[in-house]
Amino acid sequence: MVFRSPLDFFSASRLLLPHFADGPPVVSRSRSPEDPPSACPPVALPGLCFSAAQIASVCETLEETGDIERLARFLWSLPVTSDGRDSISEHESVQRARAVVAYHTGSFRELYHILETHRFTRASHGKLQAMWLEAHYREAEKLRGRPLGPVDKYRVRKKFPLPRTIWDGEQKTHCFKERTRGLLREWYLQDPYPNPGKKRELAHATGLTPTQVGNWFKNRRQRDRAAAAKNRLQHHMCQDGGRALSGGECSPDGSAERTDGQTLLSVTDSDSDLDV
DNA sequence: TTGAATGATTCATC
DNA sequence: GATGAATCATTCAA
Repeated sequence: MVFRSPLDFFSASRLLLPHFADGPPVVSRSRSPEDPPSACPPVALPGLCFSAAQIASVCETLEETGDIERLARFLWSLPVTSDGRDSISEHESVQRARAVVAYHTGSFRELYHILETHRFTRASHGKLQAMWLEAHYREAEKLRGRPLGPVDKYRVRKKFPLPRTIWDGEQKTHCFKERTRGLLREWYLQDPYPNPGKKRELAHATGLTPTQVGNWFKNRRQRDRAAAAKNRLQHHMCQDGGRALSGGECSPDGSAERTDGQTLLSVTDSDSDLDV
């Protein structure tokens, strides 16, 4: 039988080697650290040897198929060196596979160690970041004995920031820059319903996408309407029940005041004219 | 821990 | 496809 790749061998090994399917093979694990490093490390079966690239390929394939159990057994079958720094262990696909197995088996300490001590390429970042966060979420949930809410997860993320090995350091901005928001406000005052051409123009001026500009205008209109409605409600309450109120939620003109002194319609003072 | 601000998303309507 | 309404998710200040 000819194995063109370790995967061929691995698939066949399920038929040929019953022990392989039942548990980690001991043949390669039992190698002594004093053994001379082999240029072509044997994998599972003495006499067969595959390159690090081939082994990485198997890891990738098994990871893609989602067969974590087989992936774990395959990793177990790999030879080990005393310091773990060999061409196989150093391969990103192997490290990622080890991380995946650690995650699925709940070995979070091991997962964190792998992620913190190996630099991964950008292509792996998404998956590894998700595992890092999910593992910390699960630990926090277990600790608190209840499911985490969005704010709880935020706290966990703050407490355990992503290691730079799986993160390029780019900050995702939650709020637009002050200059951007100023421009948006200016344009909104002129026209709260910009046409697609204007949206593109504004997107170009602010560095946002047209969708973001559209979202901003939509949110702004919605929130101004809500503020105007609240304003009207308070105005009526002042007129109807205001006589009974001694102190003042209501300003002389009936408009609601925010604690910072701004009126609720701070963006568009004439907003109620637009919306009513 | 909570409330508020804000950007994004979903869904129904036109 | 654009819009409004409702809601979600993230972030921060108190």
